[in-house]
Amino acid sequence: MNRAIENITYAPMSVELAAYAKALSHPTRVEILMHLDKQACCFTGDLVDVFPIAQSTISQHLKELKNAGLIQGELRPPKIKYCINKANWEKARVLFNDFLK
Amino acid sequence: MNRAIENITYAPMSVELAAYAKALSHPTRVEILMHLDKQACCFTGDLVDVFPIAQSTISQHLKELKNAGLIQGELRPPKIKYCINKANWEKARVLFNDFLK
DNA sequence: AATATTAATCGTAAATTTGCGATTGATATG
DNA sequence: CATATCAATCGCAAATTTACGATTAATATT
Repeated sequence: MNRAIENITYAPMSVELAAYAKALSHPTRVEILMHLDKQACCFTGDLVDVFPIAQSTISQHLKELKNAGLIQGELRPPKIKYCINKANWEKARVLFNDFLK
Repeated sequence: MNRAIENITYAPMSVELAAYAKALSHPTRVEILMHLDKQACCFTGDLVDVFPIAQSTISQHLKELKNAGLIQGELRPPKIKYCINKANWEKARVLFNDFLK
């Protein structure tokens, strides 16, 4: 956003949908989610083996997915187990379904 | 993307889904699509009245939606009538539905 | 032919995204 | 207590996105 002039009030649903869409707007994140779904859950380290991407980059993608609410991390020291956030996943499903109906 | 090191081969479906998601990743574009759906079709000028955004900015958003294949423009000189691209809309619907199932 | 209307494009600026390596902090293990 | 492992965070650089005003191109209208 440039000169901070734009200042629209969007419908909450638009903002929510856009946020979920943004989380899904990178192929790596899409595939991370597919992997997570296939495996039920997984650790960051597993993903480093699956994707030829730096660990820090994967960590960043996970952070975005977590911020969007699509995944959640459970502490299993010294690892972290990531799973899909079922509730928000369902929320996203309904949002996209209604929107694209 | 920085040093152009990253070079993954993604599943085509991931790339496709990410591309549609990217098109939907901005609230303004979401609302443009909602407006378009409500009105069946509309002209760029109509949107300028609906959204408090510069004409050039709206034009850019329309361009992105068009590039993503979600809308199409029909020449009605001197105007351009934009409609939802039903075929790709359906494609996106199926993609998101399968993915979020 | 001159003017008005419409919408794309250009040029620019700021913010955000994407990626990496290096470092850090936290927890386990020897 | 020293060391190893794991994953987040920092710092940086390049690319992309988002926004604007100004200009341009194309078509209508007078």
